[in-house]
Amino acid sequence: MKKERQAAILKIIATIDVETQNQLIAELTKLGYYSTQATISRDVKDLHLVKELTALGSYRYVTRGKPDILNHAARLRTIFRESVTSYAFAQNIVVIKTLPGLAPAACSAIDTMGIKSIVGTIAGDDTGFLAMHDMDAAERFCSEIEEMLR
Amino acid sequence: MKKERQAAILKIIATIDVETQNQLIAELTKLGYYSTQATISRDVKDLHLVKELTALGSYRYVTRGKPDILNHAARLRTIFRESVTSYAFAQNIVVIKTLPGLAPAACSAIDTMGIKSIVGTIAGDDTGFLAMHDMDAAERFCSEIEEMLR
DNA sequence: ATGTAAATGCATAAATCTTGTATATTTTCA
DNA sequence: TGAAAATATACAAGATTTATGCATTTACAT
Repeated sequence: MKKERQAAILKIIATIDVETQNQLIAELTKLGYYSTQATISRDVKDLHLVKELTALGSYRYVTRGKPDILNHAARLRTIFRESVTSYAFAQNIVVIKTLPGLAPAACSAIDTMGIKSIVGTIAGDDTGFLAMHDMDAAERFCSEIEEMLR
Repeated sequence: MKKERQAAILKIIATIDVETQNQLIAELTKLGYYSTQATISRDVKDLHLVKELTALGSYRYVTRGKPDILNHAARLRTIFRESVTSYAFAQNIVVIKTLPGLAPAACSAIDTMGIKSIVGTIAGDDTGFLAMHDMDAAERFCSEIEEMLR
């Protein structure tokens, strides 16, 4: 049920501008999916939808970036989560371990996230080094990683 | 019977994401193994499988404590899906386009799949070339890609 | 063939996930 | 800023998924 409904939500917001969660409920009802605002709120979270202000001053829910399937950022996040197996930091260096051959992917994903406190990344086969501005930044970024992998 | 079935289970979860024991029963049935949820539950215990939340919000069974290489395949598949944006072939070469910087990841994933008809792969930033044995293989692999991305 | 232990199915208990209701929190906009 | 609208969350109920006790079957050594 959940999977199906969430797929329907993606289709709906790809087709029409949806301003509120209640409107989404209405559209879902037309398709035979009955649910409540609480559920929609959770779906919005699961799907990483964002409510954006249009040029016309109204609002609409969109998948971050493109009106398409999983957007770029979310994809990177997925790739990052799937490739990283562990991480740690020492001084201002964060070290990530990945599945074989995927450190470049993980580092590339990180690069694209545009995180200011990262000075640079370098990837071997299954290990990546992230040079952070300082130890504080390293620690904070490790927390972020923990968050992302959760 | 048990040994064989459990081996099949390992192969299945290494290949595709399995969300529930019932789905596992369905997959086993396709392979000619008939059993019930109770049996699967015991197999899951025997094999020390764990049900984990994936990056995409769904669930899947993975091996834990066992040779991890087995469940890498499913993760690679996910990574492949998320990174590839388009693909095509000409003669015996398959060309895949990916998100920026992720061609190495995609090619690495492909390499690890151990597909016989692939002679080799090379990755730029967002483009990968796969040298296939012949055009037939190229065409067939493109079909497989289509399948994977679906 | 027969006894014994492992394997399995059925029924159901236990655990986990999903959802709705009520309510708190945040956001919008006059 | 404050009221109304919109969204998020705590909690409990409901639904789904998984685990297990018990009876039966199967495999196998004798």
